Amino acid sequence: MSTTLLPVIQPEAVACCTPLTSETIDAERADDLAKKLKALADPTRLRLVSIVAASEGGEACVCDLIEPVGLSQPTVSHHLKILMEAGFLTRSKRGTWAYYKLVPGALGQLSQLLDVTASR
Amino acid sequence: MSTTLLPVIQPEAVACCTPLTSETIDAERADDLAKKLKALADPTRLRLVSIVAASEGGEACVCDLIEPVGLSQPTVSHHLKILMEAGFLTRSKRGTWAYYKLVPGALGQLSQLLDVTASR
DNA sequence: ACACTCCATCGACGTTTGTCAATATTCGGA
DNA sequence: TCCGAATATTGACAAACGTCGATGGAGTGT
Repeated sequence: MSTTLLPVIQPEAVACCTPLTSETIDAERADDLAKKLKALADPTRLRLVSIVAASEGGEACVCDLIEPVGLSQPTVSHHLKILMEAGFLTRSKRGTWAYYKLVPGALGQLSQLLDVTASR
Repeated sequence: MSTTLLPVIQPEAVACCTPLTSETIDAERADDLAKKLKALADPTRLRLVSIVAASEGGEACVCDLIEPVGLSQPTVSHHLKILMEAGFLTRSKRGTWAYYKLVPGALGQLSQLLDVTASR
């Protein structure tokens, strides 16, 4: 398999903080990062994020998510709550329905933290 | 700041593939991604990766990692094994010492998968 | 050969996690 | 006002996880 060239955008605005490995990450930041990664580190939750992102208007209600992931309604609600608390999704209720939507920069910010680490 | 081009070595294992949310991620890919994220989703393991990356020559032996993370030697070895099995670290033994090093593109690849997701 | 150091594995433990059924809550319609 | 539908919460349980102490194996130096 060949090699390709990939454009790398220099982070003029480096997410928020300092590069991840210029110095050793401190325990507090490690804890924070781990929490977010943990929220994403589940196949069901990854699929939920993916489905929501790919949905009409970028949002989906719980009832639309149950069948695709093949789990019970309480379990789906549970996963959505975890994703919300980690800052990846937002919920807006309209009538009896709860619509979940991606938080715009959330995944990108997480991605940048890893990327900076990866660059060394 | 300008943009540069970074050579990316295509791993013989596919793993690169299609954007994460152009279509709904399938269960198999979600499982794979989740495994890697799970390996990183622990504060101790994040610190280990960070310390190894920031170490002299990009590598560190177990004895140098124990004190910084403040855990027992077996626990540190356990975490390092998990990071190895997930493809983030490699081990090379020299004498009695075991030196761990970052796998060059591993974090970047993971980062890209999230980034693609983030772009929508 | 011996002792010592570095590291991995094993066995055990308390905690966290993912899942479900049952129940509660909230809202819209008849 | 009562009923049904969409979600959230609770309680329970098995599986996975993070940690440790004890032990084992492999190198090094004496």
